[in-house]
Amino acid sequence: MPRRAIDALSIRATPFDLMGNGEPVPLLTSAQRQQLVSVATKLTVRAGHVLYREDTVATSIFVCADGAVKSFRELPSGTRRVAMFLFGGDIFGLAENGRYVNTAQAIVPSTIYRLPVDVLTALLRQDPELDFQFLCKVTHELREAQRRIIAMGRRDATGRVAMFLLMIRRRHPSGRLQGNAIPLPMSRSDIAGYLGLSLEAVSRATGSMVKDGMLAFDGRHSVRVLDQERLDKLAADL
Amino acid sequence: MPRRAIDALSIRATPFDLMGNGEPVPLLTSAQRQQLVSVATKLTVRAGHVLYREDTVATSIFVCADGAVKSFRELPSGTRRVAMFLFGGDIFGLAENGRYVNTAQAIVPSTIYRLPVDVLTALLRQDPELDFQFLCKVTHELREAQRRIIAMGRRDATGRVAMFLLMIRRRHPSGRLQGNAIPLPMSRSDIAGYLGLSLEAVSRATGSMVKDGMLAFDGRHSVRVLDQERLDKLAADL
DNA sequence: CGCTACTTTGATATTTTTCAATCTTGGTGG
DNA sequence: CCACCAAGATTGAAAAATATCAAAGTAGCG
Repeated sequence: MPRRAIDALSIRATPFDLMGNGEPVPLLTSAQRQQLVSVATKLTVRAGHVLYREDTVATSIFVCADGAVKSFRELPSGTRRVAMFLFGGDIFGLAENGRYVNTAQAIVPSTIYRLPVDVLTALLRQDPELDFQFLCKVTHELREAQRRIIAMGRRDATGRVAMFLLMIRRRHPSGRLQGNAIPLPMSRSDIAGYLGLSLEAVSRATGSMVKDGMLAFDGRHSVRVLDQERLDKLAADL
Repeated sequence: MPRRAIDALSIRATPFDLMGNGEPVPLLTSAQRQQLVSVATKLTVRAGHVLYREDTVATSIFVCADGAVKSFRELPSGTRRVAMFLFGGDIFGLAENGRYVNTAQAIVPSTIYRLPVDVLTALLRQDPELDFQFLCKVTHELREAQRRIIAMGRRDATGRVAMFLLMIRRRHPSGRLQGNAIPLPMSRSDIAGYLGLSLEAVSRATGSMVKDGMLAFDGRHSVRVLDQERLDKLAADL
């Protein structure tokens, strides 16, 4: 069977009722994808490219086809909090009151589809099936966010990092992962901003997990899981 | 004009594009409400009633019409993490892989509508407008969850409590609030579970805010805001 | 009016943050 | 091709904050 291009416009999520393995699956039919592509602009951006800034008027909704994007907010104190990391099949740029809530920036070279928000909403209002797919996707994101909230409740850095790793891996199709390696395109500082920890705490946490034989790094942007069972237990609770 | 009954089935959220004040508004038309009511079961439950348990098969989706519900998860360590508090106009019970993710329990006497999930999804798939309203609501919840994630990143207890108070107030129609009092139907322990703090830390945080003249309690389940400006600043960042 | 559950308060211990310095890595230019 | 530079990452020591354990105080409810 032909492998789909990795930069195609697709949306992935775990449906409400799927009896599968719980892994996110592509939601759109090929007809729906074509419909979206026909009204979308395909962007090829380099690392560091800012797609939109917080509090600016929201004119587009974005779909990440390939690469990685961070959605973050600059706090008055100057610290950065990362709201989400986005990968292939993820939607971002959902506005509130007509403005973006966060800033979105590519962290590696990425392929992004930009959809005018008014065109998309018109499409959604007249195509219940497409609308339902979007509902599935947003619901999926909401559940992920709640999972993360639960995880953020814990105080221990290693536990938070463990759950972060599993969360990143869950967002990637298992078929595309190399063995048990988890890609970490973002910086330690981004991870810290995502987990609500200092970057030193993140470093110490990963360091101790490596020393314990749970993880091994292949450079700074890829981790191999050596002891899956222990990592799962650590992420589950403490 | 006739005031709508407080136990009517309604869904409230901030739309994508509204140029309003940012406060959530009822989304459904009266025809849509009637349609939902016709397939819903109205439940009148007492405090402590469990609506569903985590990991059980999800057959219904719920809408809170009046009262207050907590959605939580029991962790292996025995601690409870609160995923959400739900009030009038809120949806809950969105399943993943056909099962509930959390446990839902009423914290005060409440009026809840129960909708069979298969009937609702069928309705959504054939009615794009209704579907779009649900998309708005879930998107609203996602943004709230992200806001909370940002807030959970901070380490100081008073800041977390401040943002919790504002978050609770935001969920209530401003018209129904008595002056600047915020209702807190949940226990301190629930708040702690929501914020990822020990209940002692919550108690100390509220205590210090009272001593500073920022808040005043009318009993344990209602706070008045005495210094709005300072509370906002505390909640915004530190 | 008294019980029970919840809440507040107190003292110690654990953890992370912070501030600072050192070390790596990836990229650049000689 | 190698050395250097700069940004990011790691490691170290001290300080701040919350967690934890324990006890006393309140409030609501029968």
